[in-house]
Amino acid sequence: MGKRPALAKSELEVAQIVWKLGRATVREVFEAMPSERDLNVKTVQTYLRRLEAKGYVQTYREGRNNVYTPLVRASQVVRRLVDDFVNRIFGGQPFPLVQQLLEQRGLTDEEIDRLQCMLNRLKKLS
Amino acid sequence: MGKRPALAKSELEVAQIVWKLGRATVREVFEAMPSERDLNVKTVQTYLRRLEAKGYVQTYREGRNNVYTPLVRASQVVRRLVDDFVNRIFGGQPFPLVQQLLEQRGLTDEEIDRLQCMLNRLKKLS
DNA sequence: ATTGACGGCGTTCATTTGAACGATATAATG
DNA sequence: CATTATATCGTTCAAATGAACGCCGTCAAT
Repeated sequence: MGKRPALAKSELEVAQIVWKLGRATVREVFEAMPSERDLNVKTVQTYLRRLEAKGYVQTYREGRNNVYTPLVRASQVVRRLVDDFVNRIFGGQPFPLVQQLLEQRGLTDEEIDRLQCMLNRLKKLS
Repeated sequence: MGKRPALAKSELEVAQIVWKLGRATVREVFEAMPSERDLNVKTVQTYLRRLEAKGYVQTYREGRNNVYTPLVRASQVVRRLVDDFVNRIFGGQPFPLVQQLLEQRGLTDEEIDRLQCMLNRLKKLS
């Protein structure tokens, strides 16, 4: 395991829809794509095939259709992506990224509260 | 402005060194690269040329050498990258990413304190 | 002046990615 | 059954990316 080739951007986009739907045909994925992202259904098909080739999804026949289902959990892939991002952009240090996210992007008051709880808990642990 | 083509991974790697050194020749960049990343100096040169073509660095002659200097601030590029990442992976929501970073990666106690300060300040602002 | 080292420029080349077509198979409809 | 629609598979194709060569010029040491 682990040795799956990385996902290209468009592939990830499509994979995210498969994760969301749980199981889907090409057409279903196609229809679930954001409308501003205006791809041909054949293109979506191509990306699904590539996802399968890379081992991220599985396909089985249902009548004349292919149905795709995830082979890897989203959280797992996302974790890898975050890891890689932090390593590449922030030299492996999560702190500066967190800092930037807090400053730059808006968090609701509720989210701020939840983060404070998390931080308190983290501090107690150490 | 603004419409610079995106940086490829290897290009970013090289750009980071230019930012760190402030100004550097091909060889200097080459020598400043992490040793485990074992690239040919000619390759580094290629990436620097591409960085120039994309408008991220500038070059001027110094004797027989080219000296490269940044044309864009690192913080600016990093901001864009973070933005794009949050959009693509987390649907534009910074919170889940922050959450993941707090859980998964180690923060020192001091960093936790600083984050708590930031959060307090943010809450007061709203 | 000759040689050799290094530097730059133009090029090359394979792979990956983004995007889609056309032919064939198959299912649904009249 | 004939027609039409749709799905799949194999292919294609251009641009981007990762990685490096080779030629040619110049500067420094012999």
